[in-house]
Amino acid sequence: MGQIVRKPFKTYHHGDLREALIQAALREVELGGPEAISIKALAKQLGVSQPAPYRHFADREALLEAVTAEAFRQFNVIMREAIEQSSKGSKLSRFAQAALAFGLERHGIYRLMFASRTMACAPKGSELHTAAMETLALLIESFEAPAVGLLRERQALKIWAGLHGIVMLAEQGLLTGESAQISREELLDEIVEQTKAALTVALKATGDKA
Amino acid sequence: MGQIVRKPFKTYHHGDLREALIQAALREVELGGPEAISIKALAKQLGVSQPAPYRHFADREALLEAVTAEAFRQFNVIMREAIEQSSKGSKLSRFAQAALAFGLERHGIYRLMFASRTMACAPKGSELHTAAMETLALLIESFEAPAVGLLRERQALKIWAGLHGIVMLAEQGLLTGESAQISREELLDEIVEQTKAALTVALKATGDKA
DNA sequence: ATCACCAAGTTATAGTATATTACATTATCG
DNA sequence: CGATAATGTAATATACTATAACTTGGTGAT
Repeated sequence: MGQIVRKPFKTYHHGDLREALIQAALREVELGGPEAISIKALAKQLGVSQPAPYRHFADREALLEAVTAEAFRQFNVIMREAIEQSSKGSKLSRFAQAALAFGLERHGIYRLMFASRTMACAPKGSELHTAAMETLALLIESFEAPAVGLLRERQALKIWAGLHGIVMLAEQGLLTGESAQISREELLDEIVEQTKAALTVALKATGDKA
Repeated sequence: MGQIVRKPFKTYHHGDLREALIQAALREVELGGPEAISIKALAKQLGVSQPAPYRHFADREALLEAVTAEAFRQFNVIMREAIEQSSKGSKLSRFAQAALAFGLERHGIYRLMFASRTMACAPKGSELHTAAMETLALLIESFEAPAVGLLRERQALKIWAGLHGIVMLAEQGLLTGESAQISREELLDEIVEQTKAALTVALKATGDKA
């Protein structure tokens, strides 16, 4: 009762259950993180029997994988926009800030993408791992610096680690120093700036040698 | 059958079930992370009935809290040793490397301490939150630099975020760049160095103004 | 047009986990 | 030595994942 019947725009007698499950799961994850999704609860929410979802996903984990893939799709679009909509020289900072905002505001989704068993189990060539590597590629791209072997990648990983650390620690309530509050955004910006500086120094050193 | 009877060194008819549970849980967490511990499995392992643990812990979460507290005790001892056993000027780097090693080698425990619901729910004055703040205090102490308002704390948080990010991303398989492998230890050391440098610069700037 | 087929859904059920209630046992203290 | 509270057990309620066997209804080949 009170359950909206899905428009039958793709599949058989009922609506598109597969897609409905992914969307409903996304909402749940957004609120309570990966561990909040329950096949049973989703089925009930969509007005189907508990085993129905198993027609579309082998198990809970398979559903999570699909949801994670969708989340990455959305995230990478947002990140790409962040880069394209920012002016030269500020792309990296804007990228980092956009990712931080996403990680804090939509932390359930963020955790699904970057701190879940689902991702940890994703093998190296998988769709999920590739999607994550695409995010890293965007980060590297936003550097706006010439690619010099591993150098730029190293700096990117430093920023990624700092960004990820800030998001995760903040959500754990562990980023508050003993004294006053310290802005997460400022902290991240300092990391970005000092890493950019490190890259500049390293590039000069390489150039001097050559 | 095959079950070692605990020495009755503290409590009543059976051994010290409370402590035995914590130790057994620690082992489980070390292997499979926080979500791997099961009250039922632990009870079976220790040769008591399933509901027995509930005499000592209100629920699963309460057990996890106790285990987390024990983990922090051990961790902080290790970190303190790392500081004390290293020579002047290298304390910060050694602290960071020790924490990184712990985070990678004993990742189940690390996650329990720094990336679990248990910690996220720990209120600010709680034993757990205090224990985590003690870790941060050790990190700040290892800076071997004068305390200048929030300045040193900011740098400490940057390093903590970088460290945490490296541990978590590495375990997710997300720290590998597209090309070759990049050493996590080196990456962390670069973060430490560039942050120390940032502190030096900031201190000089403050000194100039004064 | 019809009908066999098969994708997608249902009911029933097994298995596992948390947690509570009521009952049994035993160590300790008055 | 016996009352009592601490500690453990048996039985049970609830919730979730997952599978098996059965049902329904849309689609396409004849």
